[in-house]
Amino acid sequence: MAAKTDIKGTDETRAGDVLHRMRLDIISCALKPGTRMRFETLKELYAVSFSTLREALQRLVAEGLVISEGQRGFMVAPLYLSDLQDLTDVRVLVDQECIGRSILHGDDEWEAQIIAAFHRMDRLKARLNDLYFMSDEWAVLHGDFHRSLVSACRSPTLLDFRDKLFQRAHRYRRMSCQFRTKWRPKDVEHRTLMETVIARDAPAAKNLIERHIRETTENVIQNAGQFLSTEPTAFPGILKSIAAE
Amino acid sequence: MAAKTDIKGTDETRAGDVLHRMRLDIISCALKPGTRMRFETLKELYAVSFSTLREALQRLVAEGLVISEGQRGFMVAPLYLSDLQDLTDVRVLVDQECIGRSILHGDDEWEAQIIAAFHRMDRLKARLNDLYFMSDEWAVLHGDFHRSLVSACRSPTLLDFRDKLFQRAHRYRRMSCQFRTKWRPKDVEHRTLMETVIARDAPAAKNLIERHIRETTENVIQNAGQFLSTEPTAFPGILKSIAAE
DNA sequence: ACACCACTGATTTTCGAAAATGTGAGCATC
DNA sequence: GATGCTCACATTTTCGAAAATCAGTGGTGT
Repeated sequence: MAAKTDIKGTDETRAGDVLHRMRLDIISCALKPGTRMRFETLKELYAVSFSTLREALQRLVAEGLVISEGQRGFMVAPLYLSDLQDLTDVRVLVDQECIGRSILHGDDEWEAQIIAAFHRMDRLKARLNDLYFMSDEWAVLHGDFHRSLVSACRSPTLLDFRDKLFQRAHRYRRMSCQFRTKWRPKDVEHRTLMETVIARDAPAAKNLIERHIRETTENVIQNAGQFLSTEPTAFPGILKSIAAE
Repeated sequence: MAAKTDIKGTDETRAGDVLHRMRLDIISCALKPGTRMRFETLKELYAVSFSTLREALQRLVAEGLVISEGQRGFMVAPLYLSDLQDLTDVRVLVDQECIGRSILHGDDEWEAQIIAAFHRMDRLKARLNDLYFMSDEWAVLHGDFHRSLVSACRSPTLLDFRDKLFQRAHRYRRMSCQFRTKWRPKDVEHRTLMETVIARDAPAAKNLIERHIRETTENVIQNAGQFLSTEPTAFPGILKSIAAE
């Protein structure tokens, strides 16, 4: 039945709830990349027991948001330049494929969902103007819009993978906001993307999504590239250096 | 750091060990697809406690080998025809990409690993002749060979995803062995694949791997297609029908 | 001075009992 | 006869204490 990972994580169990909250904290960088996650701390932060925490953490490891080592516990996955580049390439591959298939299979309802998602995103942006991209609410609607584009691709496996990649990438975008100097206007890109997809022009849409993804990554690197770790990540080594700051 | 899922699962903790054993049991179909996994049963089967089991199960869910629903527990992921087809398409996409990149980046050591892996697989096949494909040992060496082909692709994210797909696909291959009527000789295909990859002929290699994957799937469908479920899988519904058999 | 070992405190991992939840049977009602 | 309700049982989920493991410290021998 393919990957039933349920990216929402809200499976009405307590661990699912903690997973959900923890994930938001990680992708919003409220839990800083590279920080050690001690159980005592987390326990009072989320008000649940060891086992429940452990369960949520395990699932986050599978999503690539947390890493764990042997008997040494967990830490928020650090942000690496090399990881961002890897992520970018894979996202281009996967999103292109998903968009191609969606254009092939999508029906009227699919188009309607895209237009609706764009409208919601566009209106919110107008309301929040200028610092809209810092808002968590906008992050959700932006994510929804991009997902609507690929939602008709008819591959649960690919879609599930795509969602995880998108989430991981979001942490880098979020981090770069803080150091932002300039930000290119993405609303035009989004509109063009929508129009091209609905016009069923697959090659053009694939080009657009590639440019969209790669340019965003370049922006991130320009804004925050110097703050990204450069990979010398032995697990115990980093713990001290991070705890120190 | 990317996806650090550690497909071996042996992170020297007890849960890691259980994960490892359980995964083998699922892949080898010792735990039958679609069966409900009750804690009492698993507890004495693997001789660990609730929490430890739970932890291993969560990780298996992330790998797509187990599915879980709300407060209803876990079950071995069923095998669906539609899932197999989805899996096949995605594997073609991902393996082609990985092979292309490996051919681009691979060095002498990479070639050596491929040749060594092929040799190990080939010799074992000769020793086991005729029913080699039922052997668990061969499954390992066959997996190692395919992985060696793509191992130089320089994308942890893609490789990790590929490994999970390969594993999920293995369950279908394993199941079809039991109902096997005929089996095409794959050793020639493997040799050609190896030679083409080492000759750095990317387009040809991509064609070969696609044919290899798709033909294997067709074989599986011919042998065992009628035994695959056809997707009407509400969670509580299937429980009774399976428990009954 | 340097390497090695044992010990201590901090932290993670595991356990099994207790709480929460789902499932199905039996009964009342329409 | 079918539908909805309540209760008892089976099963999962959560909890916090106990065991296992790791990291750092001090002492000993060379």
